[in-house]
Amino acid sequence: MPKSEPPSKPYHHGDLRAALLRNAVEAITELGVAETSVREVARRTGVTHAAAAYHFGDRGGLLTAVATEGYRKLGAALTAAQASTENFLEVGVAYVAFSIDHPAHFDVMYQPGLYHHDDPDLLAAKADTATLLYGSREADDRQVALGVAAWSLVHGLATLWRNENLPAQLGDDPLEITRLVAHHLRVDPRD
Amino acid sequence: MPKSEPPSKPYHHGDLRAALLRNAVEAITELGVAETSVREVARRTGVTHAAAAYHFGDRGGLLTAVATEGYRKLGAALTAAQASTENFLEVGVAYVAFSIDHPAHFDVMYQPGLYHHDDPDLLAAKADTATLLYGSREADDRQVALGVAAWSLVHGLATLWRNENLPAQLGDDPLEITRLVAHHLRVDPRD
DNA sequence: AGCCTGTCTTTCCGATGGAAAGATTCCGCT
DNA sequence: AGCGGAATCTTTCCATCGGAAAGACAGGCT
Repeated sequence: MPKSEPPSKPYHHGDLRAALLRNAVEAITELGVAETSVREVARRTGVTHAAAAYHFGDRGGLLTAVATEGYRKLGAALTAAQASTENFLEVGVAYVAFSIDHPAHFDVMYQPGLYHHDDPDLLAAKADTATLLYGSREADDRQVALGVAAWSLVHGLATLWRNENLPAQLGDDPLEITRLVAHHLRVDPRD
Repeated sequence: MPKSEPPSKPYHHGDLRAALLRNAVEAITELGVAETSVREVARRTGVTHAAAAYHFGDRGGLLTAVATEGYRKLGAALTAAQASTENFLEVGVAYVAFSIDHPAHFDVMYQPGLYHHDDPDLLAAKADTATLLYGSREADDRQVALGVAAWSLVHGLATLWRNENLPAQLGDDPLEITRLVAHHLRVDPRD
């Protein structure tokens, strides 16, 4: 018997879908989203652009897959951070770290105009991550507001950093800047 | 004598550059940046796409103009807000208001991959706005960190709102949400 | 063996961004 | 006046892109 490959090797290529996705992320990292074409991704994978269309439908479908993978990776990173420390702040640092470690995913995720924002898988992954970020639906408004404040802060910081909109005065280590800036977050509003 | 038109009507069209810019913003507002082509903008203006190329060089040049105008409008809005209230928080609200009143500008501004991020005019407008946001270069680190915290918070909030990444629990008025969330910003760190 | 579904290629189309060259209008200079 | 050149816009052309449609091909099922 042929020892069954890990997830069972499908048809011709092996796992074209995964390969295309990987090369898409690679291309976006190198060229940026705007400059990354379906054909370029297909070229890197050694296939025709129609092969990509078969697996993802259209360009939006390909980017939807990237965004979905991004939300999953983000969720995993945040979960890991929460598990490794009891410091609330370090989860925010992990968020910024994600934006730097996975710039392609991050860019695509926050440009819904590029993908199918109503894709079921995408929505599920997004919802999971959202729950991680500002607690479950049971939390009271104040708790949610704090979560949103924290998420907004690190998200804004991450995007502004990527766009070089931050003053050089605070140094060049985004993670340190995050710790510095997050200090201004008040965790216990008493009004 | 023909009463001199406002800023003096130049050559053929009148003021093609301004008209193209206006229609570009309009198109982006309606279709999104990704779906807005140079040709579409030219079409709306009643001109060939090459005419747009003459004034802006390429697509990136057109979007550079949009981003530059965006930074100028943002600067004006923030200045006006600072003048009309002594409440620091309301300036942040004005920032979010800008992102809602001028979605096209806002979108383009924070996607440097789409335009010429080293354009002199762009850089100048961006620097002016930056000065408005976290004070002049003379401020001490703590002051700057607070400015960055505040800007990050409202910027993150604005983008997350636009992408529908905020929990519905806090209502549907982004300005009110801003006030609610900004409460969690500590203005006087004493450590 | 023979069909059938899943996978990928070939081919074609309209639209796009950009380059190049031509036409037209205006403006300064004499 | 009018002439020449610069500014403005159009025409034309090309490579590339996203997408649709139909064909080729492989592996599994009966």
